[in-house]
Amino acid sequence: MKRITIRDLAKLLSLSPSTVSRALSDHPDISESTKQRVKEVAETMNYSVNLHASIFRNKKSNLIALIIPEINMFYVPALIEGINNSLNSSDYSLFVFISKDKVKREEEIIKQCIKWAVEGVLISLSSQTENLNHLEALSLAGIKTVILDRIIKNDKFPSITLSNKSTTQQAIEYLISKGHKNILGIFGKPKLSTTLGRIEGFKNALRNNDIQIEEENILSINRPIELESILPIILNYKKEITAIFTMSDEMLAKVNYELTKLGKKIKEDISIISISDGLFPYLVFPNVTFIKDSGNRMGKKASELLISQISKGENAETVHLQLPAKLVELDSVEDIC
Amino acid sequence: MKRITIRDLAKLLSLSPSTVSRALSDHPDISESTKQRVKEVAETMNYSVNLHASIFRNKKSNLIALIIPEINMFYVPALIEGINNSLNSSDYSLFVFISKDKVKREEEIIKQCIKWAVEGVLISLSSQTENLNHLEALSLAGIKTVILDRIIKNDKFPSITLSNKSTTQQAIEYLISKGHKNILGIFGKPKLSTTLGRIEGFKNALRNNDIQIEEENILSINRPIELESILPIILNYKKEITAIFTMSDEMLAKVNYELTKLGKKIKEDISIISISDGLFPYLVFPNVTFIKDSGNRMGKKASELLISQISKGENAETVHLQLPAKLVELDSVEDIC
DNA sequence: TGATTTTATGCAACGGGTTGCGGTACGGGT
DNA sequence: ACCCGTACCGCAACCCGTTGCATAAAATCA
Repeated sequence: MKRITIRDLAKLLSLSPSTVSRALSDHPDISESTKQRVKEVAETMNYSVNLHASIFRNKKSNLIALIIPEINMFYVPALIEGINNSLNSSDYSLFVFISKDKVKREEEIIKQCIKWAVEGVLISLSSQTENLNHLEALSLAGIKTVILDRIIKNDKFPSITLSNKSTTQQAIEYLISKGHKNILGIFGKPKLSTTLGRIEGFKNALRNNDIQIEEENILSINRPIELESILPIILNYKKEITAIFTMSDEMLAKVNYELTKLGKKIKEDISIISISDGLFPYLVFPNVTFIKDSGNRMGKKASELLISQISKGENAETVHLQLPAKLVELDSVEDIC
Repeated sequence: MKRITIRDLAKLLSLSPSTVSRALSDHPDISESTKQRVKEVAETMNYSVNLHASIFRNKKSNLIALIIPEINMFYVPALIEGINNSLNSSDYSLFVFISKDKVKREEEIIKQCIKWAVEGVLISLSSQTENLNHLEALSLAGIKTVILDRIIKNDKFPSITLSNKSTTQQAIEYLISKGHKNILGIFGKPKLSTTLGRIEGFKNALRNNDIQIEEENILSINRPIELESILPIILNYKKEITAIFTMSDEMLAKVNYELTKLGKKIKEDISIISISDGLFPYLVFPNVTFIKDSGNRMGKKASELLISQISKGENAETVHLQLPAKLVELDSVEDIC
């Protein structure tokens, strides 16, 4: 069960460890014939580098960490996939840590990351997190960090997020263009940057079209299940509402459920538009028009940004990316003009 | 940016590196007062172990790898969460690898695992995978492996899976007890162990109740989208069907969509029962009666099994666990007795 | 043929945490 | 005063892949 080392191969081949090492990594100093021999023997003895020894020596771990608050079924799988895809091509490996939406856990995880000497961290902040003090440890350790999706404005750590405001504005203006004036907006946790941006976009759209903003039409809730009690009341109380905007697949799913329960049909009885990763809208009939906020793309862009930050080293500048989003027009909005 | 080492601390404290090391790990040879001093200085200098150096020396990596074919939105998040939960308590860290349902990738990933000297591997096999030859490399390297969910029968690697047969049988017998005799079964990829087991259970239930098995009522499809063309035809052609069984949330979601599209109401027009992780059935109205196959539990059990295998070392025996499942009776099955 | 460059390989040290073993100092027992 | 045990701590080697530098051999050139 003992691991084969480079020295073992060296003995077998009557070569020095250094030659074997260089041969395996195609160093130009080594002759082709020797490389062949070495690689053959390495293969048959099924030698495999000890990455920890290598990392230890080179001080380069090729590790990236992803820290996310929770595993949301709609968004996170796509996010991980996006990151993995762009990481595979540059042989980094990925750690996934779940902060359970707690700052405390975030801190612990960050310590872990430092111990592992990860080269970069992608973090989506917990909703508890109110400042970035605990990220200082990362920059002290020289670990590049990119904040994604759930961010906090700052001038030290680069960030990447959906352009929440304009995206939501776009959605609402689409509804308005179809003649909807009484729109119910359903948003997530009140403190999150994503929520705030999206609410702002919601209001902007109304203002731009001279529609009175009614605060009661802006719902900001912690968990979708709260809709169970609230939604029937609102819809009963405010019959003038003709359309609903949901800021995520989670909310959309629950709204769809409540509507079905109430016997209301999408489009026919009430229109709906959502921000979505792009899968769930096709599982609702009629298919829900949505603004595509792809976790996959977010993962891809974020890891690209992180890797560029790593390669730039000291010279990296703190950029803040806002991803644009496109409207996918399906079949859930009635034209009532 | 240079990392603080144990030797740095030693100099600052006028101690030897070995003493510092022992102090930090609470070795009994070291006096309490020294431990205090060392820990304080370590704290203020914010020292952090270099895990790679430590692993290199100790030949113990505390790493676990999870290899899964794809990131299914319904099952995988819960699975990862389950694994993480039971791993956190035993300070292992988790690598997540996606095989993209390809044996080739599985092989590459396994090589990676060996390089990283992971201590254990949890793998759910790709649907392409027909034998376990590529896992030999793992046992050669002394890496404990547990196959989960999508397994292949063998006597070398322990496995853990839902008790597919009896679970499905239970679901179908529930339908039968409610008076349903013409049941459409919708299953996933034809070759998978999960699919085969579930089909068997389906047939068993019918046989046990002297109901004729009609092969046309057993659908085994690669992707849910195929239902789009098939389902309307079947339901139109076979009006006698009163209930549908779906083997996963994915299928359930698509069936629900198609039924809504066809204007058929669940329970009223057609009954439905599913195997599910337990979230999605509550997003369908009326809530779908299901057999709970929890990814969370699977992750928990699998990592527990893996860790016990690791700790037992050579003495570990090849066990094959079949997790039982409970029926959660909700509101999608009409009693037509 | 002698001098110089090129090619191919070896030597040895490095990195940081760990640990077996050996050493010192001090207290207690006789 | 001598012996012994215990409590604490240091020395030095080890883990294994990598790399700067030296060296030896072969090839090229003068």
